[in-house]
This record gives sequence, C-alpha cells and structure tokens, in this order.
Amino acid sequence: MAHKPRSEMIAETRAKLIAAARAAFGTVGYADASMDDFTAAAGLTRGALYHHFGDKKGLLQAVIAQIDAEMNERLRIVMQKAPTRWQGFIDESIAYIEMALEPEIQRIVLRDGPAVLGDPTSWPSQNACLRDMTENLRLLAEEGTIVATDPEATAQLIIGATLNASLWIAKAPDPEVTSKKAIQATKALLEGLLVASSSPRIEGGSPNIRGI
Amino acid sequence: MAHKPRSEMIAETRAKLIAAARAAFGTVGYADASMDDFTAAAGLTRGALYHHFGDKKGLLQAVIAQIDAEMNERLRIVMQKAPTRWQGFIDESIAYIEMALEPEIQRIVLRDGPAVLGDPTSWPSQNACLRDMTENLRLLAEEGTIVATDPEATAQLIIGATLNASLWIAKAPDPEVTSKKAIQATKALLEGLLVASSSPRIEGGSPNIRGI
DNA sequence: GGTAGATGCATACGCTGCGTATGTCAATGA
DNA sequence: TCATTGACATACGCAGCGTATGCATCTACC
Repeated sequence: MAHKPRSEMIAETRAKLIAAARAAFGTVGYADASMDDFTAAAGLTRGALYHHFGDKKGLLQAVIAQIDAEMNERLRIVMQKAPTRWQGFIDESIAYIEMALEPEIQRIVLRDGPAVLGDPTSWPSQNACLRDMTENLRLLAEEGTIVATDPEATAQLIIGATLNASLWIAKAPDPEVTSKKAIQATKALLEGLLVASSSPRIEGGSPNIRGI
Repeated sequence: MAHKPRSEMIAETRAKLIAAARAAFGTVGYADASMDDFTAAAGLTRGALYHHFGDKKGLLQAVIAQIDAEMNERLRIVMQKAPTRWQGFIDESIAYIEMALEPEIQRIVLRDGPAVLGDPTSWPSQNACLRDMTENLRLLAEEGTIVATDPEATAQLIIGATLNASLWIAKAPDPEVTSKKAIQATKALLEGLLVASSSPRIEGGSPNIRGI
C-alpha cells in the first residue's frame, strides 16, 4: 500500500501520544505516569514526545485541551436543548457537576492540571466555558430574571461551587444520594439569584432534565 | 550549658523540618522542592525527615495540618466577633476568600495538597472547617433565617465558591478591584439563601467588617 | 528523477532526586 | 555503669527526566 502523506502520519503520532498519556494520567496520575511507559504503550519513545510537545507539561496541556474541548461541546449541547435561558443555566450547572464526576476529568483537569500548570482560569479552554456562563448571567440580569451582580464574579463562584460539589460526590460513600443532595442544594443556591417578584422560589425547585 | 531534655530536641527537629518544608513548598511548590535542599536548609538531612514523617507526602501532610490549624483558628475568631449568626456566616465566607489569597495557602493547601494527597474533604483538618459551616447552616435553617436545604451540601457549595473566587482574585491583574467584585457577588449569592419574608435583600448588601 | 536539506523519531548518556539499608552516637533506665 | 532504645547521618541503588546525537524518510528544487 502507498504511504500516507507525512502530515497525516504526524497527526496520528500526536494523537497516539495524547491518547496514551490521557489514559496514564487518568489512572495513575500525572506524577506517577512514566513517560517511558506510556510512550512505549503507544508504540513510540520519549523522543517523539519531546519532539512534539517539548516536555511532560506540554503533553499534559495537550491532553487537557482535548478533554476541555469535549466538555465544552457537551455543555453547549445541554444549553442548546434548554427551553429557556434560565433553564439552560440550571441545566448547565448540573451537567457540569455530572461531568466532573468522571474520574478522568477529575484527576487530569481538576487535580493534576492546576497543580502542574498553575491557575486554570488562565487556560484558554477553561476561559471559553467561563465566558459562556458570564455572558449568560449578564443576559439573565439584563432581562430581569436574576438580580444584578458582576456576572464574571458570579460565574466564578458558581463554577467553584459545582466543581467542589463534584469532588464531594465522588468521594462520598453513596454517590447516588449525595448527588441528589448536591443538585438540590445547587438549585436552591442558584434560585436565590432570581429576583423575588418575577420568579418566586418554586416548591420542589426547577424540573430536572435528567431525572437525577 | 546543660542539654535540653530529649523530647524538646525532637519537637524542635520536627518543627524545623516542617518550617523548612513549608517555606520550600510555598515557594517552588511540592514537586520542585528537593528534600536534600530544604532539610539542609534546616541543618538536617533526609535521614531525619524519613525518621519523623515516613516520606515526602507525610511531611506535606504535617505542613498542611499546621497551616490548616492556623486557618481554623483565624476563622474561629472571625465567627466569634460577629454580632449575629448570619453575620458570622457572611464574615466567615469573606475571611475564607481573603485567606485563600495568601500564596502559601494557595500553593500548598489548595493546589499541591489535593494533587498529592487526594481529596481534601477526607483530610481531618479540612473536615473541621466544613463541620463548623455545616452546623452553622443547619442552625440558620432551623431558626428560619435561611431556606431549608441540606446543610452539608450547601456548605460544600459555598466553600467551593469562595475557594474558586480566591484563585480568581489571585490571578487577576487588579486584585483590589476583583476582590471587591468577588465579595459583592458572594454576598449576593449567600443572601439568596435568606427566606424572603424574614430578611429581604438589602440594598447595598450586608455591612463589610473589613471595609474591602 | 536525483540530490540536498529538513524533519520526524529513536538511541544513548548524564544528572537529579527519592527511598532504603545500615551505621553511629547520645540519652534513658535499671 | 552498662545495656538498650531511638534520633539522626551516611551510603547505595534505582527510576525517571531532559538533552545531545544519530538515522531514516519525506519534501523541494533544479
């Protein structure tokens, strides 16, 4: 068979390295993942890694970028499906909690990432998610659904809250029950932002799209 | 001069190791802190470290325990000074944001700690802080000040929110302005928990004990 | 289409840093 | 005073990272 074009081979190598690293980082963690081991698992050596990503950190960045892109896409879909802006906002927060329950995301993006690469708010991908929520909050305040606060600050608070909720659920002995509690509490907290006149706190909270 | 009693020498050695490690972890971070270097800085060797703390992780645990004890003490004082339970709750959250701005706390407790030792909610010291806030929320709900939600879940959300706010402030180009925004938004979010009848949202929010 | 240059990736080497095994000396207690 | 415990240092081995170098293959230009 004829050889594939070089650019395609390169992309494949990069993808293999990212996939192997993602698996290793997600299971044993960044610090305990041996570059020799997981490059070998991909049928390569550290030479390829250093060539493409500079160092171990560079590879972690690439892995996180990939995962983050997937997360953003999933959140985008959730938002798109929601009937109202407010409902989309609630759904997005809950979806974020659910995603952060996945061990790979927890380990790589939420734990090792910040420790190795520094503050996540300066990552390009993370900024996309934040920007979306900020804009959403701004519009919600503008249309009078929620009280007027600094939208970016509120977005930071909400992201932090949901993130921590995920970690809490993940380590809880009964994740099912804990998850319900967390989601209920999250709704209560978010509904506190509603202006009292337009949308009083509803008994039982807003409906849950996933029945969790 | 006569030698100090042995137990005193031992405590001193432990204290010196913890102090040296704390300085190293707080500046260059856990991963880049060489045990040879900071034990030497304390006038000791790795032998002492392994004898007292087992390994590098054990020393990190000890450092975190020390910092956490200091944090809890500071929070306790803030709570004690507050005129009402609700005000104490607000003040505590703000104090938490302020503390998490300190580089040493951020680096050691908030970033490296979780990455190296795993979920913070399973740390004994962290649990103390959480337990206090949970109890506080339970009482606030009981006395009818805030809406009824699962107090533990809500505490987790609030801690996560404030924690993330700190990280956000720390990396912001203008921490002063950002800090004000974050604190305002935090108050708005927390005041959303108040039951509408007893304590309507007050123009300007609750007073700020530190004038930030 | 043949040759020169560039580039993807492997191999080889040195260095740093952790953990353990062993040694030594001082303090305690009978 | 002597035996024993325990605090701490020293010595060694090993894993893992980063770099320098080498090789083979693809592209570019004439």
